[in-house]
Amino acid sequence: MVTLAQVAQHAGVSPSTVSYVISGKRSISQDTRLRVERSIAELGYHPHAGARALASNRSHVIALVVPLRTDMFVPVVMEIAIAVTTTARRYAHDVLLLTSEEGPSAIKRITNSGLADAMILMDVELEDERIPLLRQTGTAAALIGLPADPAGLTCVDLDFEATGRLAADHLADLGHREVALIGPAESVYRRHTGFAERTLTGFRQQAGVRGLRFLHRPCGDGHEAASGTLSRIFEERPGITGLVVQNESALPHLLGQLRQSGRAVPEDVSVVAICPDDVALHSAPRLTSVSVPAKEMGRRAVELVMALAAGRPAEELTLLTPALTIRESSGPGPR
Amino acid sequence: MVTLAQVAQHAGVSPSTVSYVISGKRSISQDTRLRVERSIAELGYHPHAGARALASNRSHVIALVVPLRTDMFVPVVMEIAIAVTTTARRYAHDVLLLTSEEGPSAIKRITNSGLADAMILMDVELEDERIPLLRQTGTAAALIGLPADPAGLTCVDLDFEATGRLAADHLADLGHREVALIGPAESVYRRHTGFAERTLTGFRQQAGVRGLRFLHRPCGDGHEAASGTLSRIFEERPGITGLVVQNESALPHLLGQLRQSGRAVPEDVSVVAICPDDVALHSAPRLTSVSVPAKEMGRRAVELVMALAAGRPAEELTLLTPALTIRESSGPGPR
DNA sequence: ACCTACTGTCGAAGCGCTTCACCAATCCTG
DNA sequence: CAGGATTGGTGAAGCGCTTCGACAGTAGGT
Repeated sequence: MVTLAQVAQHAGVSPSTVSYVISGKRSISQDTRLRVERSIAELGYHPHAGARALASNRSHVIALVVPLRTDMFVPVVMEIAIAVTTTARRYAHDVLLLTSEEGPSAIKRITNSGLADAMILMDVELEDERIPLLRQTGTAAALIGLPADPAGLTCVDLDFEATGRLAADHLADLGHREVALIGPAESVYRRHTGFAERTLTGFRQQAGVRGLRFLHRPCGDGHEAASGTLSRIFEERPGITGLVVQNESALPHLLGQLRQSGRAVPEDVSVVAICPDDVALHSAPRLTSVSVPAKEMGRRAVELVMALAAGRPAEELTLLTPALTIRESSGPGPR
Repeated sequence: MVTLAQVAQHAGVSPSTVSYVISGKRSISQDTRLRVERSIAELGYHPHAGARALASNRSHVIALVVPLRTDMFVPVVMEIAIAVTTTARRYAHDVLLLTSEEGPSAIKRITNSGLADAMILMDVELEDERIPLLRQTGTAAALIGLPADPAGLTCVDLDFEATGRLAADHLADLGHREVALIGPAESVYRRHTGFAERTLTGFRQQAGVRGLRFLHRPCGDGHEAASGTLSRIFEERPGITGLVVQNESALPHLLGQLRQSGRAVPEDVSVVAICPDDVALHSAPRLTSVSVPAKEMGRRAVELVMALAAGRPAEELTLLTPALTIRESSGPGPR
């Protein structure tokens, strides 16, 4: 293993100089910097992470807590996780993967052991038991998702209320009068995971403003749940011509079921999905959708948390503005 | 921050004693052990990861390299990742998440910096450029997937050849005579990611043995690709009554298309999927499937890598035996 | 009874790095 | 051109832990 001392010797300078070249915390003459850098490359030197963490009290690691429960759409979780690690690398940081299985104690363990400088939490619940701990330990942390009381925390999320409003507006604009919101599984609402409820709130509000008659139904995963939900909706409200779907895994089943039951999209029913773009693009017809900006959320979370870890202040609430892309699944309403 | 020295003082012993209590590397009297353990709990002590890594040369971290390219089914990747982290925790280890973006240099960086004691690589290609590095540095590593030459490496994978044979056998047993294998996107075959080719090999072999006439077609993601592939298959071979599908994301579209084109499953066409169980269960009809044991793979990889890191020898090749579960999508063939 | 062996504990060295205090040389600035 | 800044470099302390060797004290074998 190559050590800093060896690099120093090879470059003919003192260890501290090498350290300063690497960290950039002091000005170093062009000349010696080059010499040191050449030695580093030549010897293939990489600083020992543990030693560095011990001496500097910073590990250059961000902990990412991913949900175990899979009522968040798994590909979105993965996309965020990947965005987090690639962004972290741009800050010369690595990512430690934790699951919510370990619970709140994981937070204590990580902060106390100095394993990570900062944390990013996904799958935040409205009354998340980890939040008091975060507040009290003053850990540099960003939440992806919104708890009930985000004061003093740093949160990133899509503005789901605006998303709901946007979807309602789009259907209203097209002339639809009766619409339905198909959400995630009921368990998600019961666990108060925020995003589902916020979409509903925004949707309900704007539906009111625009005079839309509307229905809201949760929908489980799988084909059966999807087709059951769908037929019950049309049974109850045969006049429905607009559907907003916030449930990625039900989407293909829902579309298949519509096709099979003889309702053409968009001629008979318009569909607006809340999903990642690639899901919208891989459906038939291609879906008008409000995209879930997973990459952006991951990236922002890292940026915020890096600011916090560096002692800089960070925006408390980052609500990403939703964007609706009109594709082939939505068209003019009745008449 | 609580240090080992503080624990020692609190318990009235020397620091080294505390260390030995924690590591169990020397025998400690019942009496002092209890006293120390109580102090640890009382002070909420967690060893400083960096200091420990520096002194002991072991970081208690496993690096997990996940694919960036998403031609592996994302939920499977995620499930493996989660299985890896939960299993790692049982060995008191944490998991560092890397993406294949950084390429082979990541391996050097991690091993040289002592950030991780071992690595688990997913998305291994037949001629993976990281493998020489692994061999040469002697890194404790496990591969999930099979390279062209696994000699001297530690690999875990589903036995895809057996999987192909199993699927062929099942259809043959049911009396089908003409069948098709619908695989992942063509790009996957071109990149030689092993698993697709191995399934094909096993399927072809057993189809030969059982006298099945068969066709093989890759299939892209999305509805269009799926329905296109399907109609071309039936155009070319109208007599086909059995389908093996190794493409999770095409599955719902394929099934929808079959339904729509008036082919009943399993009355007209039998479908055998190679996919995780929950995908099979969430389809309609529930699919006869060979399950991809993601959890098991993650778990095994950790166990193997922990053995290697501890200097114990490890199985070079772990091929998990596939299991076919008969559900509702496969039935008797023609006649 | 003596020597050996083992058990339980301690002290201290040292892992590889960062950073503080210090120094020498150069640079302005009035 | 004196005096204070500024720049570029060094030496050494010390971060919190593990681990080696030492050392009492007790046990076991003969």
